[in-house]
Amino acid sequence: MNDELLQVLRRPPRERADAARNRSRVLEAAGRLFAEGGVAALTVDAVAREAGVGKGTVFRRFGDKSGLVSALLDQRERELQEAVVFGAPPLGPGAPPRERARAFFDAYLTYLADHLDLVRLSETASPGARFRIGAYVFWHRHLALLCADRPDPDHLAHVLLGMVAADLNTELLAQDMGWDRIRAGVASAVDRLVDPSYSP
Amino acid sequence: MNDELLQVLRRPPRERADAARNRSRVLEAAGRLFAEGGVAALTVDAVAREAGVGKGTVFRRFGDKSGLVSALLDQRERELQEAVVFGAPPLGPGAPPRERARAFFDAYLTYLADHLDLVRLSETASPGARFRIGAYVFWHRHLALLCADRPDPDHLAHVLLGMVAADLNTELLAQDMGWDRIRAGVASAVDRLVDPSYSP
DNA sequence: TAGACAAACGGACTTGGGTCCGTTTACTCT
DNA sequence: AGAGTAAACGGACCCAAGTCCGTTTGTCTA
Repeated sequence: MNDELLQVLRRPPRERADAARNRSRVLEAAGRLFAEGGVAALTVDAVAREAGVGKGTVFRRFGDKSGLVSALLDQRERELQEAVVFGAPPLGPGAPPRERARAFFDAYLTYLADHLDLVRLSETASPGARFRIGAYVFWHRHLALLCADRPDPDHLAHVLLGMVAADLNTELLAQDMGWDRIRAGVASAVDRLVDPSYSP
Repeated sequence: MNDELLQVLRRPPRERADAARNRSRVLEAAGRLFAEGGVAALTVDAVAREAGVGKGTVFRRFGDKSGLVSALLDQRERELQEAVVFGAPPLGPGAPPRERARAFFDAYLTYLADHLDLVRLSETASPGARFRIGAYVFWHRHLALLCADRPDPDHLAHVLLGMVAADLNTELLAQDMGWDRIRAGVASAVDRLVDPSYSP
């Protein structure tokens, strides 16, 4: 096995220049359209037109609409992810699980409140889209680790994340439940679910 | 205010004969198509064609696709609802809240396992459809009553129902989590969330 | 720098949910 | 029975997501 072959195996061929250019053009166009007209303005056709590319290009770059919107949100979400992995406690490592979980949900709800429409779009663009998003998998792992001493951390983590589904919270807001009340409800459930010995 | 006016106020004008006939024709057609080809065969156009009615008729009768599928599920779900309201404990009235809640989730998971595809279709046909379905509202009230002594029964009931969202459970099955494991996870969460004094 | 090839391109096309509106039909009241 | 009316009808139409495939373009090698 020669070096060349090894190299090929190692490096996934890097993105062509035009592809990279179009990726950012599309993202910028999407950002612009959303800023002007909200989620209603975010149709794939409109984004493609605004970006000056064909519609096929958008789908090749981002897979589907959900992928496009997730990419738009990527930056913000990445910051939260880094804070969880490298940041100070209680969000970052060091604090006891229940407190880390609470800190996470608190931070995530802030993020959700700031971007509810986009997150909802990315989660409901197609059935099951929510679970395919990279960030979901990441949060799921994080929570499962925090629940490691519970009977089924894997299932429990899914249940916990269910509380911050964009669709659910859109509904709660529509029913006049404010973010403060949602925060309190989530916090209380987190306490009871994450910490086996908790009972206030 | 005369009698006639009172009567008009009281009785919502009953369904016209042709309307009723078409309602059942459409439901039968939908049932047939689903039996033959599963959810993939359940397009509104196909249902309308099979029923021998226009597409507009389907939408007038059922509102949207989600409504049509909910109507298909109605029978089964009604049985469960009756068991909850009039049946024997622990599903029906009489047992302590935690046990009623457990019995409900157990029964609902059976129902879900039997009709997962259809329930998923009805819940994800459009964003937020889940919360607009009559049954959702019913279950929500039931659970909120069972949690009456918790700080925020309304929010908590939504969280509990999140655990049996068809979309989530489809994903769990796809990840090789079986119904037995799902049942256990749900039961454990119900215990901890519904009963303030529970800690096994 | 030429030529080969994979990758990217783009827009016509397909599919499916949902709307619209001119026409038809079941009921009601006399 | 016959006229009036509200409701129901149906299919053409619209919109938006996602696919397909013939064409173009960047990149790598000689």
